[in-house]
Amino acid sequence: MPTIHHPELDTVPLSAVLAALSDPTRLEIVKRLDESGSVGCVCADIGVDASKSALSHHFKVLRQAGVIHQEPQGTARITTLRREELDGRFPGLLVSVLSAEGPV
Amino acid sequence: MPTIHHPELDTVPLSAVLAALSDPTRLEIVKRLDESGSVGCVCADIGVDASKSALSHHFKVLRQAGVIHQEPQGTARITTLRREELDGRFPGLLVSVLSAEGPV
DNA sequence: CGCATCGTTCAAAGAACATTGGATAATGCG
DNA sequence: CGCATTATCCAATGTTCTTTGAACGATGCG
Repeated sequence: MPTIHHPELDTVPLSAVLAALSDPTRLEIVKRLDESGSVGCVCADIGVDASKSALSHHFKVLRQAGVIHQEPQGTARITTLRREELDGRFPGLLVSVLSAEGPV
Repeated sequence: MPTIHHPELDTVPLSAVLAALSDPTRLEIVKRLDESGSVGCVCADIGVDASKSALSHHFKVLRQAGVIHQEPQGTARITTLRREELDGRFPGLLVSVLSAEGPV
């Protein structure tokens, strides 16, 4: 398995982050990761209704947008939010998205 | 010309707003509108490099996402940001987007 | 009225995106 | 080793988005 690539947040365009977060499935993934805290999540156990391939795709999009971090652990991958880094690059963005009320 | 429809912000999904803002052209439009303040902008004078039709399309997307308000004035339309309303529905979101540094 | 201005609408084309199913790779356990 | 688990990759399909150019509609001015 090739090393997982995580982009420098300084190089990530704002539009890429917004695009990554603009999909309801991915928004739900991010919310689950937020609830899981620093413990992180195994992709398969995220509890989002989507096929294995679709999930893999969405995680890839989120990773390339600098939203999440993935660490191999056994056959699984522990996924966490890049909270502090994101908040450094886009202050207030993640919090406003995570705390939004109403329809997703 | 039919009355321009502006959605109630409570009914606008977060993902719709993020999708509207995730396009670089539309992000630039929003930034110009922010600079114009409460005075507003005439679409054609927005100074964004896009065709008339493309601009109309982008304004429509932004309007349907509740991001902008348009008011007929003569043959033109005065466009303004729905700042306060947006900040009520998604506290901190617009500010974080508008004040973001780095690549768009 | 005649005409220019500003914007919307329509159809068409191309690009980008989401989803699926099957194949593949890597790890850990018995 | 053989097998289950976890996740990625690939090709294919269908959908959505973006853009263009042409046609149309509404408004205001002379």
